[in-house]
Amino acid sequence: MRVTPQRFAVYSNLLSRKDHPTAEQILTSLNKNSPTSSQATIYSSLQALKEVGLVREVLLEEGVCRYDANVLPHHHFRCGKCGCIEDIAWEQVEGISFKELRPGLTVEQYELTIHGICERCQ
Amino acid sequence: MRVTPQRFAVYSNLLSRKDHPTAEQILTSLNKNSPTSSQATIYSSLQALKEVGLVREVLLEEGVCRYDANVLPHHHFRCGKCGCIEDIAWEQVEGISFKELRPGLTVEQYELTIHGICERCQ
DNA sequence: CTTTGTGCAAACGATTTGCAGGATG
DNA sequence: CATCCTGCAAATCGTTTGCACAAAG
Repeated sequence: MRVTPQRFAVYSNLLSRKDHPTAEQILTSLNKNSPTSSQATIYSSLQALKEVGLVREVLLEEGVCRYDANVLPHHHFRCGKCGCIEDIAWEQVEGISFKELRPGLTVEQYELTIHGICERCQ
Repeated sequence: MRVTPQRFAVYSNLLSRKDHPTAEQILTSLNKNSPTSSQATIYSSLQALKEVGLVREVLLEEGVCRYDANVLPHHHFRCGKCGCIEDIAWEQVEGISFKELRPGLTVEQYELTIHGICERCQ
């Protein structure tokens, strides 16, 4: 993958925030001060970064796709009120083990989605 | 909620299948023989059924929203090749427990998403 | 000079909405 | 007769695509 200013900007923006932004949030964040990238470029940069394995998609909400530069396995917490998303470290959840998963199913990866209410929304 | 033929049809269609169909799949399935409902009605029926708690949304794929008439807690398996989805019974996964989840976060519900390959795609 | 990336605008697909009947209570 | 539901078409939103040009190897 060629490292272009736009791709670099998208990736470092993702690295600098922990809120799993949508493509559009990244776009407005990058163009806040000076226009750096166009919408189509954000999408294609995200695609490229995803293919290279630097970024992953997070699907926790209807309609939008969020992005995450943390590609290490981890779980997600999502507040049902404000919709905020928080990472839950892998070690914070005790050993999950599958018994009698139908033979024939090969597990590659798994993660927990925790729905609840965050402190601010209590 | 008023029980109308359209809502009944959507719900029983969902009950009769285990593949977590999209709104569009439900629409084409219902209108296969005779036209029973329009697109907008499917969406509003699903909305109504969701609010009443008879149906839940399943977000496992980019772009589309799938629906499930099984509202009991359970996990999901998704095949990365064919995209098929399979329910994993709650008891098939051994006791998950959270240690030291940030105080302030109230957990209401959680579920596991297992990514892998199904038998047909091996 | 060939390949790859960018920007713009148009296209697309899933979902929602506005509105005019219809059916229900 | 007031409310809720349906169907149609148009609108909206997130994402993708086609194309011309610029940049990189």
